[in-house]
Amino acid sequence: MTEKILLVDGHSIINRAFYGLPDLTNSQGVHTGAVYGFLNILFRILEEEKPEYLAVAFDVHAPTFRHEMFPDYKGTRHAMPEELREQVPLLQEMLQAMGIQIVTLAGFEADDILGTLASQSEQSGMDAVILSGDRDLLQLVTDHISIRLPHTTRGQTTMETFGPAEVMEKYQVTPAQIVELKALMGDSSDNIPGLPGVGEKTATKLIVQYGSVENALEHVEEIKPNKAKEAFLHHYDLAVLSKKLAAIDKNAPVELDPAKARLGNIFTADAFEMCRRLEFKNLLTRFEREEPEELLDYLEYYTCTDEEGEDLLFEKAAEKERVGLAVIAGDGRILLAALTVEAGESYVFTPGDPEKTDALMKRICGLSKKTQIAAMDVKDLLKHADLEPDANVFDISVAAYLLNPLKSTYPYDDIAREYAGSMVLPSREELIGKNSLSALMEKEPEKVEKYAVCMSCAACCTCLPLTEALQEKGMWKVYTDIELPLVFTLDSMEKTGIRALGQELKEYGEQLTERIGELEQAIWDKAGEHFNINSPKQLGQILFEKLGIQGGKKTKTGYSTAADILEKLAPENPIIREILEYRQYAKLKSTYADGLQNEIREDGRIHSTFNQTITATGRISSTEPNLQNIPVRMELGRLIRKAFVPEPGYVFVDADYSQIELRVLAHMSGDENLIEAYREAQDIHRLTASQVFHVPFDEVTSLQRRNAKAVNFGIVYGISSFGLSQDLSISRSEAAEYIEKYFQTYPKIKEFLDRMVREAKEKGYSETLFGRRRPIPELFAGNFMQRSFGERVAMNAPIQGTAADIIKIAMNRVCSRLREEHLESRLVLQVHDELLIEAKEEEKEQVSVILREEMTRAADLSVELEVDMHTGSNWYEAK
DNA sequence: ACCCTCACG
DNA sequence: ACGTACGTGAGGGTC
Repeated sequence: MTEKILLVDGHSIINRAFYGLPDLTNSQGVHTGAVYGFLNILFRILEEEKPEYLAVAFDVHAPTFRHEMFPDYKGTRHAMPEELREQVPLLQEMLQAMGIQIVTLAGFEADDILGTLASQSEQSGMDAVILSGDRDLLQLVTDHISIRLPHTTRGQTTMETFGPAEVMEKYQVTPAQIVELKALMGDSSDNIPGLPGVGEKTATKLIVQYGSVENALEHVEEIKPNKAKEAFLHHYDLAVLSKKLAAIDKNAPVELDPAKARLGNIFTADAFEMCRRLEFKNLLTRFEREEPEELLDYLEYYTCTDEEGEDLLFEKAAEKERVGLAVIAGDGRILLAALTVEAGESYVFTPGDPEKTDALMKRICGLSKKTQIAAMDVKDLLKHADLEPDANVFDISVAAYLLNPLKSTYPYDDIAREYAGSMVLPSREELIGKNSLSALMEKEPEKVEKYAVCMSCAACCTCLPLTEALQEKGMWKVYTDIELPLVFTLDSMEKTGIRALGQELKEYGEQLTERIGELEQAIWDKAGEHFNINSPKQLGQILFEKLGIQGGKKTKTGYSTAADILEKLAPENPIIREILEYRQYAKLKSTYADGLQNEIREDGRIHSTFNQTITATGRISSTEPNLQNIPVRMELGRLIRKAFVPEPGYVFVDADYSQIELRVLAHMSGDENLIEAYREAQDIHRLTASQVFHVPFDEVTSLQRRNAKAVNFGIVYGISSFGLSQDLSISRSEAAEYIEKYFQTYPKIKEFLDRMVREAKEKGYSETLFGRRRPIPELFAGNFMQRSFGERVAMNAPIQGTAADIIKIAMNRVCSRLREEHLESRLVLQVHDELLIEAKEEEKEQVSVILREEMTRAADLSVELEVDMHTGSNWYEAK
């Protein structure tokens, strides 16, 4: 049996672990997530590969021979945020504790160490497996050397295996020729130059054809894309240099010491101690001295049955600073509740009849006057307990969201592992699976009890660490002043809902159906056959194959039939107009006319859910149904808003911020020109056009205004000439000119955007005016597209996020004033820069004043926050 | 489950 | 050369 050595690219794998996993911190505030992730990946591959030898290579922070050859060389590990950097020594200490060999070598990169050791192992008759996240290592692959690349999707890590066949299949060249590819195409993440004008496509073609850079030069006259030929003739030296830079040195001055690399028992006492210190409690189970009993202690609970016991418990709870609470409801009633006074001491209530349920909830509300009540989801709790907005509560999910808004969900087990010293809890999936809670309550109530205890326990134990983390990161004010009050505001909006007229929607839908039928027939006639117009696949085939319309492929799966593509083909092809119209009608019918009818409840109102923990920027989102995307831009769609009406005796008062994001930009950048523009102008886009194109304000053409408007939007999105050119259907160079002129006019905006990117790269996240953070891991990606995306995000997130902060503040204030002034009017919707109030007739004037006041003074910026207001007897009129 | 398309800010 | 504007959610089709 051939022996096997596993060679690990230390920096590359810890990088992967850092960006693929949440940023864990232990109770001492030490960042540990990347170490934890690294160890998990390591254990996984050890189980899969079962090697006899193991060594981990690290880069040392020193210039390498490549820097001597080429001073601009960046190497692969240039950017590393502090939270990651400090984990490297921690990982090395852990590996040492496990008796694993660490190899470093000044003047060389880890790649060279790995290449050298792999090659030596191969010569001594061993198989080598290299674990790395770096595709450059693929050049090392042979029959006895394979590469494993970890790949994380949705939290699940899989490891792709590359042998010679896989490399050939994926890159069409042999492993050894990977270097040739890189010599031609370069590598922007290393700053390896490559040939100008030659990318992956051309490089692959040339290497497949000629085998090597040198041989390609010999046949230079035959080289086809003329650009590549020219590049070869004039910049051949660049390719030669790049090849040297890209080639991994297999003869580095390092030697494999089989005695040191031989894999012994890695679960040593030292490693155990270190896992304990870093609080990797679920890794401890891998050691022989595992303590599963102790680990599950904190889920112990008592069942509260008699009133006496309940009295005692609430007395005890009242003495605590904080308790955890979970309420489980199903079929509209409370099934059970769990209260945790401290880890390992929880109580479960199964109140049964409504009276007892009511009494229990009253007690809980009473408790919240003094003791802090922590719950995974306070808005959900409010659906069952009548807590006042000044109650002492803590929302675990909202806190976890603020600390990392990039996750899609915030399950209690993840939060407990992250913030309660690696507390390990069974997941909802493990306990409940796909059962409904009320069904499981009948069959196996213990499981539901345990589930509730898990949540109350997690809430109880993570409350303080989350508080400290928020304070440490300067987000405590965002949490207490904005997000926590917002929980109550959103709850009230959800409970109120918005009245909608089913009959109106039905009639609207019927009109659409009629027109859809006509269009469908017309399209089929022109196509010469019946087909499903809603199917992009069938539609693409009909248009671009059967009818032979020139348009071309765009998507991965086939032809693009998106509106902006079809729009360009419409002038010559009447069928396209009809398809676009059909699409529009079909959308209105299915999503709005039919979709909204189904959402109207018994009370004649639609109760959307406003989610506070979804977006990366701090905006809220609306689901089931989404009431933040009701049509408005096209008249036909806009008519749907006539079905949204206030109840009799009420009117709608609608208020929206005028260009809030541009005003935020003016303030944050401090650009006097833009600030001044806002002080004078009624029409900012016209003024922008006038200044950018150097024409008098009154002589700005509508085209100039339109262009200026698009640039203003583009700036907010993180401008790129390509994006702007797409939007305006102009050439890229024209778009670049507009941007250039814009920056000349507003120089501080350019400085501001540059600063946002620079600071985000230094810190790893961007920040709003109020301190809300958005991590941007893409900024550190090797891939150009991903990195560019990160840069645009770094420009956009502070602006979009600050605007989101501002309207949230306004919502809270509007809501509390309506309450404090004992008005019956109520906030019903928020659409990012717009608030809609269902106002009692008699309160209309007062409500308008409140809305304007609170929205305007929500933030004190160097430009006014202007608000446009309208009233009406339906949403259409009030807009 | 994933893609495409399209509605909104 | 890379094949994009930023942030969302829903419906229909396809595999």
